[in-house]
Amino acid sequence: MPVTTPGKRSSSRRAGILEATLRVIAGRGVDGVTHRAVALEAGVPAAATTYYFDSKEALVEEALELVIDRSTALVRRHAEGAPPAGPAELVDRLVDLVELQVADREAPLAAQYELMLEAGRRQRLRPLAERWETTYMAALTALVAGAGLPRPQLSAEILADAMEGALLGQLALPRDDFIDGHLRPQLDRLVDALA
Amino acid sequence: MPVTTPGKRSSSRRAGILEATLRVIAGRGVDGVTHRAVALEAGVPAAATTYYFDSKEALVEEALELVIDRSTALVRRHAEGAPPAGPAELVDRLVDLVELQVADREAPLAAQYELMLEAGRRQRLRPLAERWETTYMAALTALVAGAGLPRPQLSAEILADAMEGALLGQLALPRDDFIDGHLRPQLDRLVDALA
DNA sequence: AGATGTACTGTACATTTGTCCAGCTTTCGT
DNA sequence: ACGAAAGCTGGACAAATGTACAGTACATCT
Repeated sequence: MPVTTPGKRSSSRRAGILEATLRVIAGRGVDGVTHRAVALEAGVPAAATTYYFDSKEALVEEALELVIDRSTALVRRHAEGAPPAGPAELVDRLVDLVELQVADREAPLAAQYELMLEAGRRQRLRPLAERWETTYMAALTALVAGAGLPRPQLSAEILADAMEGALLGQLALPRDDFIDGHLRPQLDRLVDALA
Repeated sequence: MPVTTPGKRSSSRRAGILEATLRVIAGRGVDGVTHRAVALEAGVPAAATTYYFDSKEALVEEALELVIDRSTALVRRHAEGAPPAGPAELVDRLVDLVELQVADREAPLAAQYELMLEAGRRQRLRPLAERWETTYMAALTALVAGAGLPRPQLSAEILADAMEGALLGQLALPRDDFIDGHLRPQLDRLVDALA
């Protein structure tokens, strides 16, 4: 047997633990992740988390990879469908996307955000985070480009940047009803002002 | 003596501990704050932190208040000076402001950001965070308004929102040279596209 | 059926953390 | 000079946490 990895097999147990990790992160933040808390949330024995993952850091790292894969896949799917028929529908599509991610029980948007911040903090996870940022923004830019630009001198990159910025700003200081109460109006005003 | 507060007097020791807390937060995040780590950073005996602050939560809470007061005062000062002479100088002024906050040894921008996120997470600190957001955005909007709008149909609020969003987006995934390498170009492109 | 190896888990243990308190030092009134 | 009160600190302690390991259950093969 190679010495590199202990060779833990993939199993549904393992997947369940990873998803429990995301739920814990969403509820109590990244620092709320402990082996015992995750095990309790996943409904597995306490030692199971240390069995399937070499360390707590490895657990968080895999959770980040999982979130990256899922969220980029989701955005890509939205970008590849029928393009939005104009700026107004673009906002609708974006809000739909955000709502989907917020409601996702397995990788809620709050957990994504926490993990992204954590990735920015840890040297080791930086490359992952930057890859995510690149892919995510590319997909988002494609979605924006598909909608057509409200003004020709505007590039899709700029608009996508502005929209992502609005979303991040809302996520940074989370409020109840941040989507319909704050995010959507802000995006509407932005697009209106540019039309 | 009233029973409400233990009545710890203000002292330079106390202030030093608070500032050490901000430095720890900037370097290791809010969850890196421990009594011992803060005491070491401040160069005071281990028990000093528990002496001057009732609990770790109280320490973080006061650090947040300190950051709020300082950063709003700083932005206000910038907004009240000579208004920027047009959109291009507006970007310069904003970048100056960010650079000042990043370089601030007593309340680095990273610490501000961490604290704001923490405030959003803890029910108890929410009001503080919302007050901060309101005051901060008002000052920023005033600064933007003073510069004059690149297009009349644009409101200062929208532009300020967009700029703050760009900043938050860059802070979320910190990189080396994020100011001149990413933030300034993004702001320039935004203003250009609107001109 | 028995042996054997893999998958898994209960538990112990060292470390770190927040908190408390008994006592030391300094200050200040007399 | 002396005593008392306030300011301060070393050290102790319980709780929580990451990790390692010895043992158990279970499957697979002969």
